[in-house]
Amino acid sequence: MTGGGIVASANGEAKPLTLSNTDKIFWPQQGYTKGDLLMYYAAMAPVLLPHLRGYPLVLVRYPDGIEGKFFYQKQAPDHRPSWLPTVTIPSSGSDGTAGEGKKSASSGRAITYCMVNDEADLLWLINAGCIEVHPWLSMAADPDKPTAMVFDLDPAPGQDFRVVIEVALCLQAALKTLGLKGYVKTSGASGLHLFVPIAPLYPYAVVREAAVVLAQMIAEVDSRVTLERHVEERGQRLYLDCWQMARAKTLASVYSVRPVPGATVSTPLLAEELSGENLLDPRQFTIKNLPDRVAQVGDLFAPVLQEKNDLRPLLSLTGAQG
DNA sequence: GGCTTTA
DNA sequence: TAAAGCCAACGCTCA
DNA sequence: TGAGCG
Repeated sequence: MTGGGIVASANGEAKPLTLSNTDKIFWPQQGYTKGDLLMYYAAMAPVLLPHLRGYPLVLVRYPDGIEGKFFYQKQAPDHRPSWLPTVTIPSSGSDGTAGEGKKSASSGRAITYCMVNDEADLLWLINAGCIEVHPWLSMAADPDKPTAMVFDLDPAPGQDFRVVIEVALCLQAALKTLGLKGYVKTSGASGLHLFVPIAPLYPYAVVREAAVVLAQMIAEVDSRVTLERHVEERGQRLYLDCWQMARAKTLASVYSVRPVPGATVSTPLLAEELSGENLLDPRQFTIKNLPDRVAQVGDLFAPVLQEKNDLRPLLSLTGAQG
């Protein structure tokens, strides 16, 4: 793939897009280029775009590849094309935590976030060196109400991936007793993400606190699991992180590429991949094989777009107000 | 990656 | 003219 | 009050 102008079109609107430096090496060990990254995202656009539409995005940009300097970008750059969709959101509101009477005023300036509706939007971000795409957990239209309850299963360095899988299964079983269904994907790095899709009915703090109660129950019965936020205190335990559920916090999106050797991808898993005999290797899913996998198994995260779990049984269990 | 600011 | 800078920052927990 | 966390 070489550079040059292309014109994508959506709804009859022309979106001129010029790709640059497509031969630049982004993954030195594998020799993968920015062009490979662009081709991956272009191939995945049909399944990826529905998961991104309507969400404010935080970009993690590596313009010189995974071994170069990187930076997070929230504010959409001024030189973006005029056709790129954006949303402007005040950077601080309440996160729904009870403590009224305190600050919670709009302390920060508003931030204009990038969004993506179509392939041209997505590829413009990727061409800018954005390897990871981090959507908010709430939509631009309702930025204080998350659309999923999310658990981030983060193993200690060197911890057996089998433990991560067992904790995910345990969580799923606990959710099932509450009538809830969770969907699991690899983080693309060493852990797993478990998504419980919900309607945007509750503020972040309510969903988070419900998740924490559930997570504490897991940690109580499994000594390999901790909710400890301080790294040293965790020891060799798996960190069950519920803290991404807060306004303006993000997680690598489903099908997002990760800036690690091998160009791994956050990949939804089949039930049998979680429970099967042979141990899953989360590094097996990469920009080179994901399009084929999706052609075979489809978008295993598609239900996340449709299902709205009813949190009320969990909320009543935790004593929260619904 | 691309723009602006500084040396 | 070239190099260097800039591009996040929420809100909580524990000490 | 501030350092650490993701």
